[in-house]
Amino acid sequence: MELSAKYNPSQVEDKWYAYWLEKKFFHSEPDERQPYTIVIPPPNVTGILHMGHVLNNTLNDVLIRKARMDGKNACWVPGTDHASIATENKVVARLKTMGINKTDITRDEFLKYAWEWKEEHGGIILEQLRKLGASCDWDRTRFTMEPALSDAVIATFCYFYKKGMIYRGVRMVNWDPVALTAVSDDEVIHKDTQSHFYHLKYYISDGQGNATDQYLVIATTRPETIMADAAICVNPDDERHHWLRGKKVIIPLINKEIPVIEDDYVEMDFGTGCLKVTPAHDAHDYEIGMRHNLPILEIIDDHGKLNEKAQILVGEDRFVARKKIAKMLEESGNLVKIDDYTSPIGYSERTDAVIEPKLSAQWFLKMEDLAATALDSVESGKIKFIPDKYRNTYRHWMENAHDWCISRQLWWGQRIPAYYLPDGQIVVEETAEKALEAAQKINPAYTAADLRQDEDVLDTWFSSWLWPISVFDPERPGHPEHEPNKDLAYYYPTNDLVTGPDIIFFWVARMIMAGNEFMKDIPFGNVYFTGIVRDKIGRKMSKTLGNSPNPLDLIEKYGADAVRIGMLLCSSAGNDIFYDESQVEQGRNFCNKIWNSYRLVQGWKVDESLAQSEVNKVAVKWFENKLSQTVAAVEDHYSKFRISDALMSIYKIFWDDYCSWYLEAIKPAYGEAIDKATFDATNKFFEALLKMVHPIMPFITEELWQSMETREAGATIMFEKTPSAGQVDADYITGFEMAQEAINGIRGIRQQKNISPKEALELKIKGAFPAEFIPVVEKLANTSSVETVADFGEATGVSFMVRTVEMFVVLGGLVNVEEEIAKLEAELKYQQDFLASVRKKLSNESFVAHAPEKVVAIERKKEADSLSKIESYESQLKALRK
RNA sequence: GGGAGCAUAGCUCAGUUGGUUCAGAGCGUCUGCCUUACAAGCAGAGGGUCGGGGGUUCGACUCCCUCUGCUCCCACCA
Repeated sequence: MELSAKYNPSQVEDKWYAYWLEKKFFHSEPDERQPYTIVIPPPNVTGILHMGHVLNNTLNDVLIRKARMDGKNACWVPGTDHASIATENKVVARLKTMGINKTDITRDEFLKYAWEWKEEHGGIILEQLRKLGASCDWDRTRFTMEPALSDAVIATFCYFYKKGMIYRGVRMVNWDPVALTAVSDDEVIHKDTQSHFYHLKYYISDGQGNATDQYLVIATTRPETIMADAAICVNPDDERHHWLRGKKVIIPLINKEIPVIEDDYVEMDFGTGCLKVTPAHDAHDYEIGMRHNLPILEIIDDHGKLNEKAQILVGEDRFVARKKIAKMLEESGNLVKIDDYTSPIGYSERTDAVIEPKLSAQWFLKMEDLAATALDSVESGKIKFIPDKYRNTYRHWMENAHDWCISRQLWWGQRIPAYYLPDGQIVVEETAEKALEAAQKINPAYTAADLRQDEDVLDTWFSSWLWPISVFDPERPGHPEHEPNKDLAYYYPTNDLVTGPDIIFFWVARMIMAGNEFMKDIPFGNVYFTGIVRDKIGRKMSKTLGNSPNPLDLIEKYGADAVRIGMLLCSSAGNDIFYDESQVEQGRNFCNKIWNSYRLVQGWKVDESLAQSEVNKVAVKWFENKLSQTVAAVEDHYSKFRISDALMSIYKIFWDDYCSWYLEAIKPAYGEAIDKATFDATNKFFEALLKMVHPIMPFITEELWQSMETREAGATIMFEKTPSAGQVDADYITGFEMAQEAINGIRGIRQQKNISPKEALELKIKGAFPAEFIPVVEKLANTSSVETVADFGEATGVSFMVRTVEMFVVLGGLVNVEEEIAKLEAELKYQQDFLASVRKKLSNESFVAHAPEKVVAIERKKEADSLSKIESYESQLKALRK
């Protein structure tokens, strides 16, 4: 078969992926083998593939393919996440383009549109993952909102409710005025934001509600909330403000009288030491309000606009109102000054809207016990984090975990199974029928019509945290009495989780909680945290910056294997990835190198009658050893999740050792044949290399493995065993290295003296050069003769050292004696200095007394080697100066 | 404000309990080659006083202190 000079991935990838699918190679069923399980971090159902996914899923695929070749029953469960806020936003946006407002349609109608959207757009990302080569068990694809998994979520809610761990309460929550829902603390991002510090005069009341001449000054960043002030608060120890005790003050513009109170919360040296207390619109003020029984007046509505209770500026957006009220206060003489001020402001992770602290009734899950157990899972080492540093982050969060606000004011998601009865009681049951039964136990007269289900849905993470359990057996969460089914019993706990550190609390921690609660066991053994993919100048990839390439375009252009390499090359665990297309090019080049190395060997003619040459014998034996050595190194790297190091080891043995050294050493002269023994060994090596590369580059390796010889029907490299490391003869490798150094030395001289590689050179060796490797030198350095001598005699040439062996290339008139002398003198000087430093060390009694014998012996060896080199340089100099 | 981490070649990073001629790798750069597997290639070369300072030690890229510069996480000073 004639092969093109370049590897063409597009012809190869779809073919083999279809083959793998058709043969169900990715599918796993429980059997007697050891399981190796990964659950995919479910991407948003409406998401499209970005570089972060590429990184994550490449790593996952490398691990799963490696495990498969190690003989484990590898199962990678794919799926998607319903992502309630993100998806609902998209559906709302789409409805808008259709001229429909969410508020104008019913919940059921909305959900119909949402499911339509999901059917159209959902799962696109899973299709895209196939292009990357992801070997997911597609038969097991799950969706967090599919009926069985939704049931699991509902059951979980009921379980915790009945355990007394879920409660409903009015709390100050983080309100997203764009998404119109509460979000959890973790979904709020604090960003330093430029704003202003408004200093306002509040006049003291005369007791009849009239302002006196006296006033105090408060400092606030939110003047638009003054109408909701319930008090002015000062620190009880602040003597400056003692005169205010028992006084009342008048809120500007609306002339409302409020008391002055005292609370330790107020910092004396911040602002003016007087704090306006607005219990409805600030979390701390709410706490103060609770302590002092202050009335709560809400003047901002769900959309972030002032309502009629504000009395003024009704209907204005909070930020517009801020500017307008500042002007009004200025006109009324209440504005003292405005300072520039930068302070951390909370933004919604999803919509980037400024979070409005808002009182509302929400559902909460108690975290204390769950967090304590989950902390122990990691502290005890049962779960390992890679890199380890994230344990600190994890511990800190777990020790300070707040109760989890699990309700969301959305429609897309699992609806909270709480039913309100006319008498105000609440029943929580998995179904409406059961709820009715429960209600009738309270009052037999109740009918279904009397039950009003809670309008809210559950936080998406409240379903994601069950993922490692629910993908296998959705009946288990919330039902401890339900025996795990066969899948769950076999695949749980999963082995490794690959994810980003940004969701360590959202997801990782909570999966650990759910695992401990429902399985009494951890959900995974190792968590590998990837970095964030950034562009080459360190910016996060984002749509708005337009610096994120479309992975599918890259795959199209360079091939999936190249894209995978490109991601892995720069990805040590936990470090951010600085992506640059040149890395993908490097991956493509590597594919091409592999391809061409195959093309070379495949074109050779084999002559069975030919005896194996010495060079070939040496090369084969050396590469056997080198391969074993590398296999061991690669295994070690994998065991430590050092994937990019594993890749680099493989890359180097393929490119440098196999292509540049081994193949060059055994390559027959043009038109000549190769002996059978070497040819067979070469194919064996190549196959072993393909297997090593396969987890990283699945497509090209399958293509070449299939091309090497006629395989049985249904064969695949996917299930071939990972090469195992044999004994390594380190001395043999060292001997070959000396040959390499000799060859490099001669090539260097050729380069310097501008001598063509075609011109054979005469080489003399003085010292203990291992004779076995001389044929390699002869072939690769192109020597006409190699002679081991006692001294170099009268010949002129250039010498160099290979360790302690002197090499001498005869060059005749090409030598510039002055130059050589200068070079040798420099080397001699260096060596003398080196010897001096070694001797200084050795004459240090303290060193000889304290350092381990081994270290001292090494120093003595250095001394001896150095002496021998000096001697050699001196004799060469002497010869040259003659 | 609290906590964590990082700083090694032009770039991205290794350097595993302090000790081999240990200062490395890949990429990039420079030089010479279109040598019949591959110019997406081959062969060679240069490049860092391991962020600054101090300390411990026979010995420090490695351990301690400090300074500087960056990054991330957490956080209710209005």
